[in-house]
Amino acid sequence: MKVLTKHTDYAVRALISLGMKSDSWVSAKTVSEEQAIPYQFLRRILQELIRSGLVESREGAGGGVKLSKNPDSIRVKDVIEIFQGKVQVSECMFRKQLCSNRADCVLRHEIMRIEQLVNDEFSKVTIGKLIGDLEIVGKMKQS
Amino acid sequence: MKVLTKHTDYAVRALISLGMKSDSWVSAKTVSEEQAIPYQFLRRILQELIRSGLVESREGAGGGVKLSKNPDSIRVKDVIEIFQGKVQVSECMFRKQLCSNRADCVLRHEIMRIEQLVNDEFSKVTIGKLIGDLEIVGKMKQS
DNA sequence: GTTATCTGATACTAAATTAGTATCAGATAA
DNA sequence: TTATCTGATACTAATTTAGTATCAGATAAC
Repeated sequence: MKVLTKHTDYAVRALISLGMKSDSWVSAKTVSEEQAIPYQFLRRILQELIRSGLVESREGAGGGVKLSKNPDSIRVKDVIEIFQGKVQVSECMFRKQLCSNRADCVLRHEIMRIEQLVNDEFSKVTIGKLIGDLEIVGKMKQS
Repeated sequence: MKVLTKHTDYAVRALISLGMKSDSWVSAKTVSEEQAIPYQFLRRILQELIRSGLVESREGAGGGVKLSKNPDSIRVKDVIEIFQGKVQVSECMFRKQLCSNRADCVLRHEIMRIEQLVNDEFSKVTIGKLIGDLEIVGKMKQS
């Protein structure tokens, strides 16, 4: 059971890269090399992030992308939802008329609780927080 | 982001069915009809549950399957692990030598916390508990 | 004003996972 | 001996995930 796909994983790493160089345009090529993410794949991920409003871009030489929000206001939950959709359990939830366990689906009930929990947790984790954690690790390594 | 696959979903429902008729052999056909699960698919799921020791079987006419454990000791977590493997985040955890974020992968750190949380929650939910919930719902409907 | 460096848009392929089907051998009870 | 079961296993189809390729157009530097 894999929680995060490559899309989400790469997106979060890219956002961290951008967040650490806020207010300067960074090319997809640079991020791709820094984070060891396949270039063309990353390009598409960035375009998705742009469409979603987390990132803005400038075309042409010297252009690139940068965060369009404060890193602290970008939640990992948002990134997951962009690439993997909302956390859900299984299909039966959405085809209530078909599912034999519909209203009284006890498993569903239990799982919605867990779903909520996961959502809350991923909401607490922001790009800003991850950058902060990274910097702490960096300082520990220096000493 | 779909948490449970059909395998797990069907398996849990089948286990509930069996748990409600404990100590009698129930055929895959019966479960299949009761829970509206494709017969051949269910057969394979049951075989997997048998291999894992949650269920035992008897061949031949009048045979079938039944739980080989107390419903209270079968956790949804176990079922998930049989069909979807352990809850994990993303690949980088397993290829430490390849992942550029290895030891200091901050996302990984956050996620392992959430992983633990999900595991704990799914460990609390047992087939016995689900059956109990179902019975409560049943009583509410009667009145 | 030409060229190198960028993104925008989009089409495509490959691999892996998930979901479901089919078949035949053999056990068992009626 | 026959109908009803599971054991084992091979197969296919659909969907999702991962990754590649291409071309048009914007921009800055020279």
